[in-house]
Amino acid sequence: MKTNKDYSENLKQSGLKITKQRVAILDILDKSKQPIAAEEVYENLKSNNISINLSTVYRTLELLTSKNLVLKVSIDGNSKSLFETNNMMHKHYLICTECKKILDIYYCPLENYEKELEQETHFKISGHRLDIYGLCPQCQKKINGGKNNI
Amino acid sequence: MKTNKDYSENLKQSGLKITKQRVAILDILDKSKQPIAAEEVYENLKSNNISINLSTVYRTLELLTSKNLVLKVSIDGNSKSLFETNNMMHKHYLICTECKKILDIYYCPLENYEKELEQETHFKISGHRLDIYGLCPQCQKKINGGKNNI
DNA sequence: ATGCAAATGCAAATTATTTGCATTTATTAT
DNA sequence: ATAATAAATGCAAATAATTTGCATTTGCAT
Ligand SMILES: [Mn+2]
Ligand SMILES: [Mn+2]
Ligand SMILES: [Zn+2]
Ligand SMILES: [Zn+2]
Repeated sequence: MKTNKDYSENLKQSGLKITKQRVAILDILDKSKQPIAAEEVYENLKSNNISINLSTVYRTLELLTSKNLVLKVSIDGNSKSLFETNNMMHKHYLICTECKKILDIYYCPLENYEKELEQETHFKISGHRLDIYGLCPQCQKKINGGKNNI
Repeated sequence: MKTNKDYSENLKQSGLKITKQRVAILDILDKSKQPIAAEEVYENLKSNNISINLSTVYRTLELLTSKNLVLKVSIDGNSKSLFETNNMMHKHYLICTECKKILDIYYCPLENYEKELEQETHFKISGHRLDIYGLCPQCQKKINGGKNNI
């Protein structure tokens, strides 16, 4: 039912061998709606009866990140690095401080600002990281039982 | 020549005991132009012949962070947490990818954007983190020996 | 000065991640 | 298809940063 063709293609284009572990990892990441930790990838694979070693997961994620097939994300307050498929789009994260849900935001309000900053500071700016924190609608409701606003 | 009065006052106001270790740590952080790692604080103290244990440094930095006297900063690509005096101002960091120098930026280009985002996403936004990466003027020179621009 | 909670030192534990090395596997050439 | 070989994997052990338990010391209120 499933074609892992895409993953194999990506691997091949990066000059990497196609192994069931790598394809499986790319598959897990692609299925996940959120960036996930190495250990989650590992547990996920085990649940799917795919035998793999945790160090292989780490090595593979690191490798795929170096080939830009995967993005490594570190979120404040989370001691583990998270990983997600790299869809090659510049983005920011909107993170619910309560349920830790992470939303992707593809609009960037900083393009002009970066130019201004280059002129002011004489830095040659190469990129930025923007994480926005807040409460998602669901967690807002849960917290103030539906009524008591500020 | 130096009065550690200020630090003692801060500690007292936070309901913490005034110990020579705490005062010394606050002193080191205040003298540093950059956020520094726990171990750097520790080494710095040793150089100043102040006897302290590394776990005390960690415990103290964590405690001072919880009391908002200190800010804990984690920069992408740096495995250690960094700490700096909290001057109670909202800010962003401009980081040189070459020499790792960190500059504080006190202007925030995101205030209006946050409001827009609240309306679009129905999140209740509480804050954000913005790190900007680039090459500082000095590192630009070092890298393209003074001449060969793009 | 005394008492006691809080702070410190020290060693051991923990967590996330990495590494060395023997074995297996994917790919290339026959 | 087979063999050769470089790369990938598994496993156990190592590492790095940080944390914790517990005995001892210290700051501060009385
Ligand atoms: Mn952006
Ligand atoms: Mn801001
Ligand atoms: Zn939420
Ligand atoms: Zn620099």
